[in-house]
Amino acid sequence: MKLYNTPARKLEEFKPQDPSNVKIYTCGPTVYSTPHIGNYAAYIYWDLLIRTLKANGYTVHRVLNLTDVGHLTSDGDTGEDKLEKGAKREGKTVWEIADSYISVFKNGFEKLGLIEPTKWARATDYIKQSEALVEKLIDNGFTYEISDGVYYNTSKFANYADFAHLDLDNLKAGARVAFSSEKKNPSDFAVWKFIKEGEDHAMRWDFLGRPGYPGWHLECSSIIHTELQEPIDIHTGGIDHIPVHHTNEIAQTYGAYNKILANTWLHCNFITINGEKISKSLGNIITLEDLETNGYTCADYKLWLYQGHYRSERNFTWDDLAAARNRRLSWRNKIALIFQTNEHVLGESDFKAKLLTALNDDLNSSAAFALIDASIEQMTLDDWQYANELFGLDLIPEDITAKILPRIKERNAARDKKDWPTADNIRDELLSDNISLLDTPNGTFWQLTK
RNA sequence: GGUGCUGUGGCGGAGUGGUUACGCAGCGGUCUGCAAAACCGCGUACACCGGUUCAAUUCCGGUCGGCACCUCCA
Repeated sequence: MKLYNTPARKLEEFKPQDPSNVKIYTCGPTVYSTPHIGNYAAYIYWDLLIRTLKANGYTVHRVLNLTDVGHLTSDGDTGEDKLEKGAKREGKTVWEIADSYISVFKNGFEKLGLIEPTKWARATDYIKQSEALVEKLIDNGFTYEISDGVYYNTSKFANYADFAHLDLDNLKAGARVAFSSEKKNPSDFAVWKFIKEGEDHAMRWDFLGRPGYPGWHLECSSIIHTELQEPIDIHTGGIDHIPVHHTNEIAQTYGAYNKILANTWLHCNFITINGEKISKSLGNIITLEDLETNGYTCADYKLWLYQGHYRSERNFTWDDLAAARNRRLSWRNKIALIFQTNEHVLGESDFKAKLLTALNDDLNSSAAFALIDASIEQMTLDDWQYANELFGLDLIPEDITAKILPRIKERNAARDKKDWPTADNIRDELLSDNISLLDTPNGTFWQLTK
């Protein structure tokens, strides 16, 4: 299995440390608002990774975190805590906000048919471990304290810039990065933030003799240390996390434990909508509910995503989603035909091996789909089930042949008598249940219209 | 400004130094009571300019364009 490893910037043969078990950490969402389809794209891509690993015979131990504290509205360690912001917006407590958006996220996860992680890890459940990590960093001399918190001194980590190939000198000169004048280096980041007297911050913990809360990057390092033990085999996240978040995770783990955090780093690209980034300010946010309102399923969306590659930026349009929906429908109708003809139910082929080979090439789902279409006339039900297992696209329709057959017989009897109104009535009735009939020289078959 | 990605037929989208995926849409045909579907057939695309090569869409250099991240974000 080959995967594109971000720091090496090339495809590498994937070899987990334990040949049978893969340790994976996935950077999860900050739970302060309803996720849009772009947010879910990452988890849909990584779901294919998990399924492909399993198809290769690995067991997967995967942790997915839920950020419910400390993620500020700016990476410059200024700005509001996102949870606090969400709480103000909705007139709830931060804990209520976290709970409610965790459940929104998990619902979406389930709706999309994504395989649940071995463990959901909520940042606030790891405060003690995070504090321990900060203490380690302090003891090891990687931090300094300024008025608003404890900061990681990135100049203490010689390889800080390597992961993201950062140009630190330029960053220093760069006008785009506003930073606290007390910071020693522009890239230094807070591992622990202090809450000032009178400051409104509902989530707070007494640590270092005063109230405060963890820096955003801290949770990933401490959760990995607690649940998986570094180095892990694969760390996944969005492309946006390369320069700051993942770079800082690596730095923390190095500073505290003198360990490498992960051997393979996978990053997925973003999707845009009609050529523009997805953002609240542009007002172009599309949610899973919006997909359904417009007559699409989550599976249609997943198929659309998998038509491209996780490292490519994808541009979402409704027209392209319609194309994906049509492709999926024609696949499902192929399977429906297998139910009715008993053709293709037996027979050996190398389809499954080829499909897995395609995915083992850095999750080339697009090539895998092409293989399906090229093999479609020979595919057995077993082949389809394998493909469905790999992609989780809800491809196998309910076999309603037994239910429909009497109606088909009835209609064909009417047709024999040239009783067209009766025949057409039956056809129309079925059509209103989204079933169309396919009249062929070999007989009449049912198909789905959606 | 820095970093990275990218430019493939109407749209989407793989891939490859020579045989030129695949899907959607479209067109033609077969079939059909009608309709639909299905099936068969059809597109000769790789931004531009140079270079390397027997041969480049594929390698190298340049030009032009698009995008993303460095702000919040997957």
